[in-house]
Amino acid sequence: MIVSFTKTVYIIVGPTAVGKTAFAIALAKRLNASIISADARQCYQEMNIGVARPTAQELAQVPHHFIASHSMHTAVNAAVFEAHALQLVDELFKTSDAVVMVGGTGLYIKAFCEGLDTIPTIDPAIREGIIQQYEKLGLRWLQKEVEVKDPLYWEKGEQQNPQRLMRALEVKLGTGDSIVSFQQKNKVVRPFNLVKIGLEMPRPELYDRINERVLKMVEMGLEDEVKSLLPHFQLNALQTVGYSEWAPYFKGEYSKNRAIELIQQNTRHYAKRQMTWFKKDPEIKWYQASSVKAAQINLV
RNA sequence: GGUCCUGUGGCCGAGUGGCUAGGCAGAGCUCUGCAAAAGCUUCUACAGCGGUUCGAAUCCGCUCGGGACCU
Repeated sequence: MIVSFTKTVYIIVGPTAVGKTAFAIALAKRLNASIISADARQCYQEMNIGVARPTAQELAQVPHHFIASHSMHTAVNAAVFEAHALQLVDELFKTSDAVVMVGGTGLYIKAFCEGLDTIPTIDPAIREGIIQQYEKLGLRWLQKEVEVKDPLYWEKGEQQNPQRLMRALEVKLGTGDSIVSFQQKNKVVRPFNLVKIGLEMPRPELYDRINERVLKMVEMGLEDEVKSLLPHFQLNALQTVGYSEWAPYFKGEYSKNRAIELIQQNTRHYAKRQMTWFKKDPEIKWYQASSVKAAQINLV
């Protein structure tokens, strides 16, 4: 890319368990930079083991942001992240020319790099109402609602995807306009450089690492962490691989081994989706995670 | 030695003569306010050989594998 600003955000992406954390810390040290995590789960202070948050020793090596920074009772989403990260970057650039961003949440990174279209804030009560009705009346009802109330979205949108349908409906009900009319998809140009670095690894190796990491999480006491969060299981933050799999085990519906297997499997699925997402981005420069060192890579 | 049951894709599992089972895993994909979320698409079968039949995963015979029981 053409370097046209004096300030640069280096963004490290890749599937879960590929080794992003260590790489980002090494790079941040080299650049004398701080790290902004771009992870939709590690930002919750109540969640630790199951989201593979960096260790205390790791966090102590470089200033970190957006890690354990929010309560899981807060609504965090891509727009919140975008605003928060932009503000952080602004602040950090006062004392450094570089910032390192690292994380696996593709949508958050996209929002940060390209911006989100402005859509008016929707009264949470509207979403609540939609969710309640959806749970009571089902997908057919939701589809009919969207088809009738927002035919524009219905034509183009994913008709089988409840989340998208509910989002379309809440925007329509909240603003009177179709969500489609807000989605201009204009890419914002940020006043700093964006350098995207992808870490990859042969899939069998990655899957082995995932399986091992899950076992390690269990050894570290994941079960107790989850148990302590059980009263809050209805929260979105806890609809997460590594957490939701425990509920049926606690109810005696399957064994602990089964729960562990499912966590491993779902983490593999997650990694696969991340790879699909990041592969599409032509701006990412890819490196083999097992052989690359942060000290070696060419930063321009 | 004899009698009976049984053998479907990596796994589970339906199908008793003609029409796609399905689920899981695996793979591919979608993606602007829940994204570690949600959704979509999809490959590998009918143990083997022979027979009956216009047509067999489905009926018959033999072989091989698994199981149960009898002496």
